[in-house]
Amino acid sequence: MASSAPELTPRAREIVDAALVLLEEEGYESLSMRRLAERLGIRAPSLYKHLPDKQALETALITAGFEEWADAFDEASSSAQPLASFVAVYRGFAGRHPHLYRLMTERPLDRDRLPAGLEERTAAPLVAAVGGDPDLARAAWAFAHGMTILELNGRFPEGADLDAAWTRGVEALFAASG
Amino acid sequence: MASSAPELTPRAREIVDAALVLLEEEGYESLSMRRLAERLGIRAPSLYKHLPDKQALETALITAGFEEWADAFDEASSSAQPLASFVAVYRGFAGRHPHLYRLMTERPLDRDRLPAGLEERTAAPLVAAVGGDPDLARAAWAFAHGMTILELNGRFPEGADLDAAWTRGVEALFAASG
DNA sequence: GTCTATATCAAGATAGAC
DNA sequence: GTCTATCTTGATATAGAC
Repeated sequence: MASSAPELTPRAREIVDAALVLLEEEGYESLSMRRLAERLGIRAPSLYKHLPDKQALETALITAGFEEWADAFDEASSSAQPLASFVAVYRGFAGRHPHLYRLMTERPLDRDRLPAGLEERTAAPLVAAVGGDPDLARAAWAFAHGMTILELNGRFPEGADLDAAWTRGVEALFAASG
Repeated sequence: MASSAPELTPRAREIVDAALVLLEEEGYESLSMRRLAERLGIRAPSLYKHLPDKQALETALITAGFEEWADAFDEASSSAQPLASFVAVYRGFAGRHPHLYRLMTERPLDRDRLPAGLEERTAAPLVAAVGGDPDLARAAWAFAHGMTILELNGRFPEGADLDAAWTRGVEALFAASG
């Protein structure tokens, strides 16, 4: 059972907000306690008065990302074409927050540190969008994540028509869910 | 145009072989010049007499992985069910070499350091397996990579039936390629 | 082909003063 | 809430002797 994340003090929230900006502007490699403190105009050791360690900082960032996901996916699921909408929202999030997207997906999810039920709330709209089949939902998630991360990693060739690839995948998965 | 990789001396080959064992046994975080030297019973600076830097080491590992891929995918493409065979080979490779798989896919591909034509040779069998449509081939690759890396990252829930998810995805993509 | 010694850098984190 | 000073660790890489 997932326990809920510890509450953040107002100052801790400011720190996490600054961390998100730092992450998105300079990437994960630049997300160090030193660099973060620098952005805030303080010294690194001061951060530890507000957050216990770096892991807590990352957990807070990941949690914020999941909360945005959950809300956006929920909205997509009430569209006339929920699978296509889900995919559009998914792709859009990664485009706006590429480094947060990586942080959220490139490592094991530490479920005990996420608010209880958040992961399930995030996953539910996609399951609904493919007609309730959890196996097909996992296949669809894999497709969406694969397209997203391969693009972020610069793995598709120069002239590849990624819009077309996204469309072909959605068509195939939609047909399978019909 | 991709230039061919520099030839490796016999001693450099031994070092790369040891690096592959180290990578697979202990993961990328443990793949340091120090740890590698330790495995070989020498000191880290000695490695630099055989390989110019760490990047050359990683390039050699990635190249070896691509060569194994190219051969295995080529074999799969002569199966009666080329898409299913491709996917089985793909999944099997990642299962046997999870850390090499990560190294090969989680960062931009430095095409100038790979042997000329190797990437294309690797990609061709999948394009053929989906009937020649490069967009569908990219969707299929994204699906396969997504399933693979989400599993390696421990992102699917405990009881998830991954065989079923793989099958559902292959069915959908196969139907789209028919 | 390998060694020792070293340069350089940067990371996370703690102690204790103010 | 922030500071200075410091500990500890570990990374890539080079110089030059043997």
